[in-house]
Amino acid sequence: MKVTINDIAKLSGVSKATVSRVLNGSKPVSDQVRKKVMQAIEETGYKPSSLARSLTTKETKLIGIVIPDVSNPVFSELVKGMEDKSGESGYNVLLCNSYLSHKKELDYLEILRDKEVDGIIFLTTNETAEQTAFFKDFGKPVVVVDRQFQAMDLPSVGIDDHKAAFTAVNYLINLGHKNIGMVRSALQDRSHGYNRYDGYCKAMEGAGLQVNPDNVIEGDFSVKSGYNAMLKLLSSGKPPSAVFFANDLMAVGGIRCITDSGMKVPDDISVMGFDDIPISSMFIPSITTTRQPFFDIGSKAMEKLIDFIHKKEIEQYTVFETDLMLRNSTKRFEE
Amino acid sequence: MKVTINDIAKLSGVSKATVSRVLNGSKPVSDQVRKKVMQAIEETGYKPSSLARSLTTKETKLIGIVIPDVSNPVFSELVKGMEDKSGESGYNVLLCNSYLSHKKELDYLEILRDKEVDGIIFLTTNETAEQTAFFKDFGKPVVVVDRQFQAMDLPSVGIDDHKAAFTAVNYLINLGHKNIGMVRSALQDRSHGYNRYDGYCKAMEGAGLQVNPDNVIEGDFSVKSGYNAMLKLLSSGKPPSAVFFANDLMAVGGIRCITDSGMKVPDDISVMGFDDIPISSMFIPSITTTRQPFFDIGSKAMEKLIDFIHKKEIEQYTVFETDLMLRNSTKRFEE
DNA sequence: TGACGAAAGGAAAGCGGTTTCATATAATGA
DNA sequence: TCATTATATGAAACCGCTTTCCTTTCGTCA
Repeated sequence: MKVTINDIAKLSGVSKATVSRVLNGSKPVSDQVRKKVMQAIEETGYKPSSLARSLTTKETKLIGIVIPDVSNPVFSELVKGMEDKSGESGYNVLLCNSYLSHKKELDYLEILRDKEVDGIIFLTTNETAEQTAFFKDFGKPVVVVDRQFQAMDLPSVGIDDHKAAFTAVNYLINLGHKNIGMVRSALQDRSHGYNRYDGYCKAMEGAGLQVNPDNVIEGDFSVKSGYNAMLKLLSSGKPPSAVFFANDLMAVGGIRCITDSGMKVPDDISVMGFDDIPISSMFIPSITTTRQPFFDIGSKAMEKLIDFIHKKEIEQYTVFETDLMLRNSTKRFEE
Repeated sequence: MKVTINDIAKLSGVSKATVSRVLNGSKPVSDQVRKKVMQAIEETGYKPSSLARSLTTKETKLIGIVIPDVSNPVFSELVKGMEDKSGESGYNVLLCNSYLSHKKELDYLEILRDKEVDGIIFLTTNETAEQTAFFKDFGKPVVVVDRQFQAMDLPSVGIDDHKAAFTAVNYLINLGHKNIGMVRSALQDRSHGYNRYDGYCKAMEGAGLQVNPDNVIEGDFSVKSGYNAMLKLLSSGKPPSAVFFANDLMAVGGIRCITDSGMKVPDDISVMGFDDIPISSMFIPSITTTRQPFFDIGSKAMEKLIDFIHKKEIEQYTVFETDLMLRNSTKRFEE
């Protein structure tokens, strides 16, 4: 049978209260008694039940993570950073894949509340009223990654999408490209999709170049949608000499499409991605892209959440720097 | 303040026992009373504490997963399959990245025990005595993925590595290749590394071909090690015309190496991978490989574990079929 | 020397549920 | 009609800890 605190108490001839004190150091205990208790624990291999403990202390040392999909390299790296940090601090991670379904997201949030997690890291693209309502009465720390909540001021961790996209597109402009296309995402509220697109527009404007609406196509962040978007661009009246994709997966699709069409990257068309997922550096050609420090972002989000739980002062918004990774999918424009 | 069962009991003028019965249907309750209770629950938004419940029922609806690294596409897909299935059955998943460190693995196992998970899915490459000792006195269901335990008969889910490798190499042989190299892993006990290598040898033997020890190189499943292994193969006295890599990541490294050396895949050298991770079909050239149904494997492992927890009869060893994915990194050998 | 504060430990009351056991009422059968 | 059984509910014990509230025993200081 499982050994409980009562067994230890009896075995060492003291009260449960004393055993508890030895365990947690919550009050002084004489060396003599401590030794007896420790010995009983040793002998029996007693492990306190964290369940019972949580019931009184009101903390479970559990953190809920809601993300779209672990199998996406972006998210798996984020999760890894989170899990890494939580482990250090004695927390465990409850993983929930929402697949971007609002229903699933909400269901999971309820489950996490039910499991009495000490805090939640939330990652979605699209804020809803139900989510806000949930967080408002959740009452425990929440950190948002990769976006900011509008209806509610939640601490967040992310990058400056606007600036990063601006820098990336500027690089293409400096390479001499004038007709630059973009494959962006649908423009929902303040998602990174929007900001990356805006950065692109601003860079173009800044250089006195015109954004040709025909050369801005919408994708959904998948390889396939990148392929299809590129197909449209190629059949455009004035195909671009360089294309800025809102993420690397779409860039991969784009490169395949260009290759399938008998052209070469970067000789005929330059391609630029965003994210720097592992595949980007391995691809042939390796893909020029903007690196997001996903592991660090995940790790920082967890750190903030845990500090928050411990009622430490935390920075409300943390913005990480991105790096332009110059590789072989882009080159100088020559006519 | 948080609403408890006591509040509901008072509010609806019945005992906690009755409220509990309404909640769980564990004993009949009159419609009249049920209605009152339900109404009180509705009004207050009462949610029972799963913590308190677990304390008496001895089940937490938590499953522990120990895997090497979520950010590896192989494992993230497995985890996704697991999480998907557990969600369906009302279980939640505690994720632990061991990074193949035996210390971390064991630490996590202890933590999972401490968290009183209802079962564990365990995934490692290297069985240790401590692990066996742990599982022996853990007393709750455990399912092993991608390998079998030797010291202990644990239910497992995986593929037939030997057969899959045999088939793959046979395909190369049928393409006319005679000098076929392999990049395998270190040969620890019964790991898939060993079985894949053995399948390779058997296929060669079966065709009356000789395994040239110079053309068998050891890697560690990373892209980089694949690159380096290929480098060695190229400098071998008699470089192979086709190389079988024990996983896709190494195959990617191999292709890069060949390309960097000014040769082409598959024109100069055929490359074959193993796993079929997403990158393999996207790569240029797309990589011929053996597809493991990772999602299904993960899902099945979870299903078995949950059935096991529910004391249903389960199949001890589940072996999934693999598929040879013929793509563009291999071609007929021509002299 | 008397008083007071600190140290050490125990008893018991939770924490928020489930479950056993007992009881009252209604239904059934001989 | 009375014994028997099923049905519906409540009281209380229990799950395994933490924590509050006492009590006792010293050590210290005036």
